[in-house]
Amino acid sequence: MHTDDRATEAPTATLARIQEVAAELGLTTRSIRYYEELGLLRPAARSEGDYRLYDADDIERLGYIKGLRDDAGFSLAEIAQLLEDEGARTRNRARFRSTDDPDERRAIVKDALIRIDRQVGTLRTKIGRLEAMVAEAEARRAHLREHLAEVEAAATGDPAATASTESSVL
Amino acid sequence: MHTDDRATEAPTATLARIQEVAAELGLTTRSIRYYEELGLLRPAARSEGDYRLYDADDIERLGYIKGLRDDAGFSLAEIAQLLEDEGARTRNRARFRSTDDPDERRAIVKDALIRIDRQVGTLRTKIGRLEAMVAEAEARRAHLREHLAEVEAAATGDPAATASTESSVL
DNA sequence: CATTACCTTTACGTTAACGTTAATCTCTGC
DNA sequence: GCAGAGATTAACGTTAACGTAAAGGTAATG
Repeated sequence: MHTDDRATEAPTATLARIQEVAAELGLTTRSIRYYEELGLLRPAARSEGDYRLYDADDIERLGYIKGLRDDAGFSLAEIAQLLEDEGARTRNRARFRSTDDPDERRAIVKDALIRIDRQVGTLRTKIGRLEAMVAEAEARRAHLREHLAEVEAAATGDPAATASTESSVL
Repeated sequence: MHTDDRATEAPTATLARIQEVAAELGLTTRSIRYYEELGLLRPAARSEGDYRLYDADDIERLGYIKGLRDDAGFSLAEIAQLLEDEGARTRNRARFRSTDDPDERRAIVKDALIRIDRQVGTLRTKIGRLEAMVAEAEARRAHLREHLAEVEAAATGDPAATASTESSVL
């Protein structure tokens, strides 16, 4: 048995301390520790003096969390749920392989399907709402460009009339 | 002159009180009052005894706010910004029409374009992140359905087929 | 070896987005 | 005309997601 699951005994697996990770991802050390407190991630290791040490997987996971939070607008509770579902899937796979009972296997798979469908539904609703907003915005944008063309024609009708025509906002 | 901007002197413009609106939209009265406190909307009118009275437009706007909050995951501050931009556009149109100066008109339109582009960028980033998640989920879903077919064949077909699914891919 | 920068845990402070309660007023039905 | 349901403002309570400060331990450097 070995105590380390991740680094396969590599010489120096490029472990970073919390401040470095925070700076790289645009997070604060407080946030990272808070995420750990919520169970969203555990650092790959601790140094002799109990410093948190993060590996590349940790950093990627933290970036994923930040993306979900900032870009997708999920709450940390929702993110925890998503990550937990990920873990549940892994465990379900183990359960699946550990049984021979067809009914039980069927139940496991169907349960997984239901969860995924529910999750996809939530995401699609969110996407639909956002796309509607984009469509509205782009319609207005097209309208504005039309107007801009008119206005610029008026402004540049006489080349010497108006000041600067630095219009490349297309 | 008339004191009401919205209902064009209709007999009874179907105005609803706060509890009815809240129930219809799945909000609480507290939330609705809070949104008003933040300046997200003002009820169309007040009754004699100062009850808030909402018309169809108000309800639609509230539903829009709820959608942005729940489905799109925007904060109320962001929603306020979006709605304010909407108002700013309306006012800009007025400003646009109220001037003849081509430079001023051009400035107004270009400013509007920049705002819209920025907004669309934010939305698209969000959408991209969500779509990546959907794609992942659907890939897993497809994989699971495949498995389900196998398992169902084992469960409902002949019991002897059970052994054949044991070495499946997962 | 002492300074300095970074880390640790603990704990209290802060803001957003409401929930809840209190005291008071308004409308509706009998 | 009054009981009870529902509305009002005002104020305090709560949870999430951190910020910030205190009281220390640790690692690199002159």
